[in-house]
Amino acid sequence: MKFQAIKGVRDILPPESAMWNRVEQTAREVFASYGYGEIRLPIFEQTELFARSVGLDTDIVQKEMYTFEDRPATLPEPRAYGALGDYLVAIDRAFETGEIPKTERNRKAIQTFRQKFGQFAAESQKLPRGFAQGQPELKDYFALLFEAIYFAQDVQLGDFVSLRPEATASVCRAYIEHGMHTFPGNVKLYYIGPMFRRERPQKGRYRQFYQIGAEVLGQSDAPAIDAEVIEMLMAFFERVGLEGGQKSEIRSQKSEAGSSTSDLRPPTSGVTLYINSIGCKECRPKYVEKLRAALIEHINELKADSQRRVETNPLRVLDSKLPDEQAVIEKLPRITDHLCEACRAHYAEVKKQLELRGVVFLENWRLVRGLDYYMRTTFEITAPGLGAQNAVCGGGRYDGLVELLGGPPTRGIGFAIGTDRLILSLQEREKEKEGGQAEEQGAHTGAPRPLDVFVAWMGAAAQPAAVKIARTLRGAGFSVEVPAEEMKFKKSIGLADKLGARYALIIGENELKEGKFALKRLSDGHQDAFSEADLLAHLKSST
RNA sequence: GUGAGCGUAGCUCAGCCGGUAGAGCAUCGGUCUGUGGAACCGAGGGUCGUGGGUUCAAAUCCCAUCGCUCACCCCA
Repeated sequence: MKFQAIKGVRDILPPESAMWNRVEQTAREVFASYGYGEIRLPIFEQTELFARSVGLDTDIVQKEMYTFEDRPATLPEPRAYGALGDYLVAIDRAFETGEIPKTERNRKAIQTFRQKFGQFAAESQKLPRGFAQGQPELKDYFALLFEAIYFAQDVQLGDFVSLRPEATASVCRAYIEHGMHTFPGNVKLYYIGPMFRRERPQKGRYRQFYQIGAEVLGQSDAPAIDAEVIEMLMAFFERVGLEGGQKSEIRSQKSEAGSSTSDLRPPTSGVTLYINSIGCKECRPKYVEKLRAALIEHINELKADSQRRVETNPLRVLDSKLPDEQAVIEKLPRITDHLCEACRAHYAEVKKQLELRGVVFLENWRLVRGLDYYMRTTFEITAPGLGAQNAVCGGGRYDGLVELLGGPPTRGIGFAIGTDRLILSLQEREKEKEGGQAEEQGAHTGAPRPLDVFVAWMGAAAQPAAVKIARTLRGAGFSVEVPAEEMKFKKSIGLADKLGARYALIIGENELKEGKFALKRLSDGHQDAFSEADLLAHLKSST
């Protein structure tokens, strides 16, 4: 096996891809019913865009993005040492024409490159014919060559671009670029597509993964917007077959656990919605300091990872799953008790609006978002059957992000659904339901595509008739398979069955003679003869 | 980046304390030249992930390496 897919990426084959289409189609329909339009975004952007929105010092930007230099196509490879002279000429010219950035750094690098290369060229003239190992001149000769190469590589040939790790930044960029703040009302957009992260893959976490997301951008931060976004999200999960937990189920858990969320058990089936408010620029920093102080008090009860996070990102300690730390975490101050008046009111109204909409939710004070741009409302949805990565959707409010990216003051809220995980959860659920026997066949036979009619023709004379009727049937909207080569009749019917066709249309000498088609229903073997017109009518009525 | 587990046919796997590679499913052909799912018979398909070592002999033992998987870190 010579070629294989790159680590962390995968193919999605026919029986499964149908499920993907169904899920994505459901999203389109549900989102459209809430007034969202689709935005199709580029798959890569300037690295700077993600760096700014997500934060320069985050892991995401530091090591988890696919980033590369977008150098002009006309430049030769700098690695061809033999052609270093040609390369110098090419770079010189590209710098002059502005094809590569006219930065001070580049000017210097090129200048030094030229100088070192000149020395190298002069030195190489002095070399005796025929190299000999160990000649002292060779050392200097190579040293100059390597210096030249070093400075050649120091030239920044183009902008840095990155495969998108998420789409919110792109949406905001597009919002600004197209002046969408002048659009009437709130701008409601959804997107569907792949994202990229350069991490070790694990269950439900791939290097190319898929998201379905939506964003609302505009002047208003009304709690009803947050609530409607979440309502839509839950409507989507319900339509797709992973309805939220039952109200009674959640209530009983709530009373068991009191106001604490650490003991919460997700409902036995379907998805669970968790919400929280993480405050704003005013109240969150104050809370973080309180939290840090509390953590320092208990520093000895924490493990190494959490101890480190006390410094780097105290909020993350709340995410810890280590059993030993749970008792400490329980006693920590909770952000919902430390919100400023505006945030408290906002959060209360969001909850009220959710109840108004019949959305079942659990409050989780430990639900924090890793990125600075989030504020106030945050939410997350988990699903069963996923392993360690059990969140299928995350989202929150990010007022200020658009402004940070150079746009007008703008409020925003959005979410992203992890399609890979959603599908995984749906598959788990299916397995449970069917006991895992039904799909075995599909997995082996490859792609059972929905096939209405298999045209079993025999004899060269029947082939044209087969082609013709297939075209007619396809035109009428049926899916039709016609063997490209003549087959033994028995094989033909057998293949029709294996492909999962609903009907076999039989065309042989007899049928040609009578000008009719024999239509055989594969499910029970029932067979009838039809003229072309009757055939169409019959097929249409029986679908 | 860190840790653990696993690499044998297209898929799922067996192969004991070393003796020269197997099953089921799938595929293809036949029994069966105008009627499928079944049955029976047969065929193709494997440098046992790769490289090295030990040995008369390695899928099996040892080392290295690559790959996959799960988890940690991180989480968009």
